[in-house]
Formats: sequence, C-alpha cells, structure tokens
Amino acid sequence: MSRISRKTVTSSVVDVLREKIVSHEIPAGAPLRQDALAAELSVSRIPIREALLQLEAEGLVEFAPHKGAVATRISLEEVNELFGLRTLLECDVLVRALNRMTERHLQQSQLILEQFDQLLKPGADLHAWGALNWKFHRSLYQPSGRKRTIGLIAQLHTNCDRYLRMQIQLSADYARAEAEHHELLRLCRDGDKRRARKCLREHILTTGSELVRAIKSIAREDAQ
Amino acid sequence: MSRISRKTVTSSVVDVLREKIVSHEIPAGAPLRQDALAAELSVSRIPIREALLQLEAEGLVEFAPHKGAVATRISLEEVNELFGLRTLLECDVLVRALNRMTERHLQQSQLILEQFDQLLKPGADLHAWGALNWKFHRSLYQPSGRKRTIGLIAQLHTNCDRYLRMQIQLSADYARAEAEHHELLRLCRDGDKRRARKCLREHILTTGSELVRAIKSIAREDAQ
DNA sequence: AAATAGGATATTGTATGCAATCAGAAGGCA
DNA sequence: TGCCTTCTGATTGCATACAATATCCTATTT
Repeated sequence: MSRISRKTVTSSVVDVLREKIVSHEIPAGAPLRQDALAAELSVSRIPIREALLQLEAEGLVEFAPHKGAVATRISLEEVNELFGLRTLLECDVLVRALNRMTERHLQQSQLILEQFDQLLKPGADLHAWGALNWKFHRSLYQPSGRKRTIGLIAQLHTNCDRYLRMQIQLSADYARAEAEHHELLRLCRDGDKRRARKCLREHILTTGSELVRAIKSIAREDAQ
Repeated sequence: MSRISRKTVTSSVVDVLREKIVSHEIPAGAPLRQDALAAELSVSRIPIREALLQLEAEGLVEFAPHKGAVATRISLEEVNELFGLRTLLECDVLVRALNRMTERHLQQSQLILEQFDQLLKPGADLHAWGALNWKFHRSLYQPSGRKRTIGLIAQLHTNCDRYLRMQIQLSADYARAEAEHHELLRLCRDGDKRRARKCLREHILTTGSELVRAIKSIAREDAQ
C-alpha cells in the first residue's frame, strides 16, 4: 500500500484551488468568495476557509480579516526575489546532496529526465511540465536530507510555476531547460561540485530573468 | 492610529498557542486536543482548528488527518538545518540591505540595541529577549526590501527561539550575543560588507552550535 | 495464552445557522 | 454641491450540531 490515507475534503479543495490559481484560471487579484467557491465545489464554507488558510501560507492567497481572500498579485520585484531565493537555497542544498549522492540516486534522476521527452510534442501541458520539473530538482536535493529546506523550495517552485505560466512558453525555453538538466545531471555524476553549483545557479537565474523580460514586454504591449 | 484593526478570535488563539509552544508550556510532542483547547480558551473548535493550521505553516505543529495536531518534536539535525537556513538567508539579505542602508536605518537599529541593556538584569525574560533580538535583526534587513525573505527569516527565528529556550540561558550567552550585535552594527555603519557578513555568519552559527552542544549535554544527563 | 473481530468511546471533519463586520447607497444638513 | 450619518445587502467569523474516523477495550476463538 502506498496511500490509502483518507483524503479529507479540505485537502482536495486545497489541490483544486492551488491548480486554479497557478494556472491563472483564477487570475491574480481576483477575490475568492467563500460562498461562491463552496457552491461551485459542493461543500460547505469550512473546508473552503481552511483551504484558503493553507494557500495563504503557500503565498498564493492573501487573507484580510472580514474582507476575504484574494489571489496574490505579484510584482516584478517579487519575481526577482523568488528566483533569488531559489538560487540561494537550491545551490546550497545541491552541494550538500552531492556529498551523499549514490549511483542509485543518480539513476532515479536520470529516469525522471527521460520522462521529459514525452512532454515535448504536445508542447503545452504546462501543469505536467511543472510537476516533472520539480520532481527532477527534488530528486537531486533529496540525498541532502534537508527536509525543511526542500519543503521551502517546493513552495517557491509552485510560486515560480505560477508566473512561468504567464508567458506562452516557447518550445525553445523547454529545450533549453532540458539541455541544462542533462548538463546538470552529468556534472553531478562527475561529482564536480563547483561546476554543478554554477550550472544550477545559471539554470535558475536565466529562467528568472527570461521570465522578467517576457513579463516586461507583455506589460509594454498592454501599455500601448 | 497604528492598529485598531479588529482582532479576530483566530488570530488571538494563534498568538496564545504560539507563545505556549515556544515557551514549552506546551512541550514538544504533546498532542493538541481541539476540545480541550477550545474549553480552556472559551471559544469553539473552529478558531482552534484554524489557528492550528496557521501554526502548522509556521512549523510549530504537525497535523495528521483524523488524528490531530502535535507540537512538533525536532531533532538535532533539524536544529542544525534551521540555523543553517538562517545563516544562508540572513547573510544574503544583509548584504543587499547594506547597499541601501541610510543613517536613519542605522540610528533605528542603534536604538533597538540600547533597549537590550534593560533586559540584562532580570536575566530570565526570554520572551522579551527573543522578540527584541528579532526586532534588531529585522531592522538590519529591512532596507533590502525583500519582504518575502524577511518573512521566511521571521519564521525561522520563532522556531530557533523555541529551541534556544530549552537551555537555561546563561547570562554569558546574552552578553556574547549583545557584544556581537554591537560589532555587527559597527561594521554596517562602516559599510564593510564582507566583514559584516562574516560577523553575522559567525553570530548565527556559533549560537546554533552552542545550542546543539547544550542539548546534547542535556540528553546525556537524561540518559544516565 | 495469543490473536483476531467487534463494538464502545474519544476525537476529528464538515454542515448549518446566527452574529459581527464591511461596502455602498440613500438621505439629511450646512 | 459637498460632507456626514444611517440604513441595507453582502460577506465573513464563529458557535453549535452532526457525521466520519480512529483508538482502545473486551469477548471469542484457536
């Protein structure tokens, strides 16, 4: 058995709402009315409220007493901060992981990487891509044993995902990411800490600045 | 006006429970029965549940579906991780803050530092000490403008506080911390990024390893 | 006696209903 | 007109009540 664990209504609601927000089905800034959501999902307002609290902790929602919840609206500055945090935490945890990484770990990462190939043809299943991307990164960090750090990084990833999905991802971006993943894994296999770290750093930072650039150009179009 | 904002019952419960956990009035590993807490605080279980969810996000509580919440029990490894995270995040944000720090900022930090003197005589108000300590650190980081990072660090501080309060703090520890604070502020005033960073790094790491050492010796006594 | 099944009790999860609060419109007054 | 008050509808916050689940004890069987 892996997971017979009874799913609570609240946790389902969390999953549904998270996906709606990350996919922009619920756009940034949109108010989240408890009654409306409850009716839509056919549950009472209690699990909705509890779900919103959890999403607030994840940074996807802002809760104002007596006013309600709103899907967080993020600035370019904050996008920068998010990717900066990822760089900091992920590079640190990667180096720690490299000290304990075994052949078994490497094989698992390799396996995940191979699953990316199947995603390139439809070219648009962003949800699957984000999930797989996180799975790969996590597999590299797991040997570090730093659960708390990995948990934080997980949250940062969902937040970054949300903004990555703002731009119509070009297949060029996917291709670049995948190439960098392969490069990264190779360096890990070689045990070259310094280069692996640098590769990861650039992987994250370039993604971030690409995103910022894309958002800026969108904003410029809107302004016209 | 600074804060007329109507306090919701849930938020009060969060504050009460947080303090109880951090102060070990609720010891690590203790189950948190919703009914019992509700009766004790004369509220219904709803705000209790919502408070527990928030505390889970802060890392003070673990929630298991249908089983209830428990005050998190932390291992030495995790203490290490906590202080490691603090080092990483705080050093980064400090350097960023130094680039924008003005005389006004420095004065405010100085002011907070002076309040420490009044705490040294009673020698035991750990709550006030922790709060003031965070206030000082935060004042140094604020100019960076990195709200999200500072929020994360805030959480790490409450978690660290919780474990710092495990050992009967010797006044030697307070004195050392205060000396380091003064040194740190001086380096910030000089704008010496490299040294300030190093000072902060050691400030956090030595506190962490002192704590680990103290906990180990307690554990050793218990074992006898 | 050990192991298992069944049920009683404790505890959590969710729905419903009412009270408190907020936002905006209507109306009075300078 | 412009500003303040008061009211009304919408929405959230909290309490109570019920349903679902887990835990522990007992009885029964081998």
